[in-house]
Amino acid sequence: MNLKQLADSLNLSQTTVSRALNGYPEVREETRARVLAAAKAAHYAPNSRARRLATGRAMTIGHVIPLTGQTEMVNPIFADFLIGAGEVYGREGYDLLLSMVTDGDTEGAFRQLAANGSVDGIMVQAPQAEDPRIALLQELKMPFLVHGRTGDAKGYSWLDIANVRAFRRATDFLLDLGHTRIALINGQAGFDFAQRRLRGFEEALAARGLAPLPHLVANDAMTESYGYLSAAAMLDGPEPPTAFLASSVIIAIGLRRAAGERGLRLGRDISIICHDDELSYLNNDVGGPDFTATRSSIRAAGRRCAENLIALIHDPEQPPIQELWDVTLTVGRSTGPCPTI
Amino acid sequence: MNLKQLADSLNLSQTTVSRALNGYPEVREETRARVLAAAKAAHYAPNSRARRLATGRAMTIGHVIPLTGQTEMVNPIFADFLIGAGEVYGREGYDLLLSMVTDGDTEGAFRQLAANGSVDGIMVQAPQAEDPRIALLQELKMPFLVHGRTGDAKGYSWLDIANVRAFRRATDFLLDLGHTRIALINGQAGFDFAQRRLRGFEEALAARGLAPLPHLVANDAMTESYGYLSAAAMLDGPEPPTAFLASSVIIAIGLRRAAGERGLRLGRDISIICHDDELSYLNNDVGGPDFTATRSSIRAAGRRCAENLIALIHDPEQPPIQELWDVTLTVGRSTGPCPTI
DNA sequence: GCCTTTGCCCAAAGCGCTTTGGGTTGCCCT
DNA sequence: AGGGCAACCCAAAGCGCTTTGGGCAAAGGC
Repeated sequence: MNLKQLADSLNLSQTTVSRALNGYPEVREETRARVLAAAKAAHYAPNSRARRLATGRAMTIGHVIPLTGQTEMVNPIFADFLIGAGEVYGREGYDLLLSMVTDGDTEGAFRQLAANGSVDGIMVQAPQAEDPRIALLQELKMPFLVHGRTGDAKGYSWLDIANVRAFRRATDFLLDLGHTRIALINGQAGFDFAQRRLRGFEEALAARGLAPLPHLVANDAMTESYGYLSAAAMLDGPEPPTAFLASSVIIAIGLRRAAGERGLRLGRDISIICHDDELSYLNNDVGGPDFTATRSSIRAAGRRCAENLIALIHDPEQPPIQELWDVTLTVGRSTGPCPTI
Repeated sequence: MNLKQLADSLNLSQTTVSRALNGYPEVREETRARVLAAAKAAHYAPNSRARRLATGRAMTIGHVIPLTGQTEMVNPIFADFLIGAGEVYGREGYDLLLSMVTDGDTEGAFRQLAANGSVDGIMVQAPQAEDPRIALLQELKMPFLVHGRTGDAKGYSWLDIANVRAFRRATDFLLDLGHTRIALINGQAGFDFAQRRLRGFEEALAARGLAPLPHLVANDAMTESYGYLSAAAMLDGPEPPTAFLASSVIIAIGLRRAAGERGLRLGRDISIICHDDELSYLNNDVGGPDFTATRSSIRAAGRRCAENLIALIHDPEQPPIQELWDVTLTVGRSTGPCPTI
């Protein structure tokens, strides 16, 4: 069933039927009702390919996930963000086009999306400290929104959490408990968020005349085994930390495993504080929070990013939309005063 | 730059340029080379909306994720599967359309996708024991592939792991170690995979004249806190289990937390065996496997499912493609003989 | 009573591609 | 010389929708 057939069956023109379905005022309410009823009865839905060609809008937003080697962003964070964004897209009538890039040529993928007009906008996740994607998208005149930010963060739209503040606060919390040998188990060094978190960590230490201990700072993709291995190495090495700062709950789980194997009790023998993205399947808040954590829902961020990107698509001339979210610090059972030796 | 402009600039017809770009034989190789060079120089890419309208193919495959309340499938498993499938789609020139359904009306979403022709095929994940989606897709004459299976598993294409066999084997392994009070921390009862795993568990027990203990069987969405809470309740209750069988690594992590809090050492005081989907960020194989586990890569499954679905789209008349994957059992450090009391 | 406005509807022209159904050469064959 | 056949290329007809630019009544203004 297409528009022509529907129009014929109603003895109306395609124009009128199209207008009736799309809510234009030039059609009598009685006619509109008749059209809507017939469309429903016939299970008619306009062909999206034809509609998109005619309107020139793709009604689609692209997410590009790089899958290259070590940098692979295939972490749970991307999934929950996607869910949040997808909710909004669905509500607003947009499709979500997910594109995996295996050959490392993310820029090529962007060019392709722009050239063949298959998306109206692009969501950018996990920017590097210097990220070429932003300049490219500006050059392509493609609306985009960055989750995170990079460089001076001027001239484009983004949404980010206050990473520096969050990690300064978390570090302060540990310092207040008397810890001085604090380890930072961070994400990969190239990412902007990892650099900001390191800065927060450094600032808090500096304020008390301390500095990060090089052997207690680690950077890598945020997996459980990375958390486990770094903690194991640090705990078994000289000058072991009395507290850990972890960039994700996944890492913290690895830390907990290493601690457990060594008979160390969280919150007593060793302290852990982590950043919690409030992932759906890693709820940290059953019967009171387990890990002490700075928290910010990645899913909520996905929702908001989607809303902002759609606003940007509707009016590309508007000034950049920038949002900085503060995080909350929830005290759980994984932190306690520094044990006196 | 569109086809007409490109053709004009080359003093060729749109027909010839289109054929040159799409590899048809009616055009001289010299002409083809000239066209390709010009297209490249002009950064020309055919408009995908127009192409799709003209060819009648969407070159898109739909994944529909239900987000309704408890049944929400937002787990890490869906993400890794998506990655695997997306790799193949990209390679084969297909787009991945991801659709989140928040109002519970998955069937409506399917009807919509079919009616407006925005996808050529649909991937179905995590089927319920009786899943209406399959009959619906058959009725809609929409090519689809099920990851998992349901009912008698006849007449449609699917790819599944041998759940019954896997859990029978895992249970046997624990029985061989002398365990008899074994707990099963399963997924939600409605899912087909959960029912098959229960069956495998029951069969292994029955072969030794045993039966599942009702207070040692749990069903719920596979989160870490669910694992933690069920283990806590069972360990603190009467007749605590000496071994656990968990339907995912995430659950097993929750079990480990509960065990750790109670001072129980894995593989000595308590045994855990789980099913491991080989999630990228929960590598269970660093320095030898940690959890004893039945394993099967969900990402590889995603890849294979995508290949099979594309084959199905290319030839919808072919007989159903059905694949049953066996799993491997890897022995780790989380299992040991039943402690003699 | 005539002209303009308003309300409602239609025919037809795109959107940018693919594909059908020819045309036009030039070459070989009889 | 003329017919047949490749080899190349083109004009034009869709694909199914939206949207422009009217047209035709009935209603309102002088």
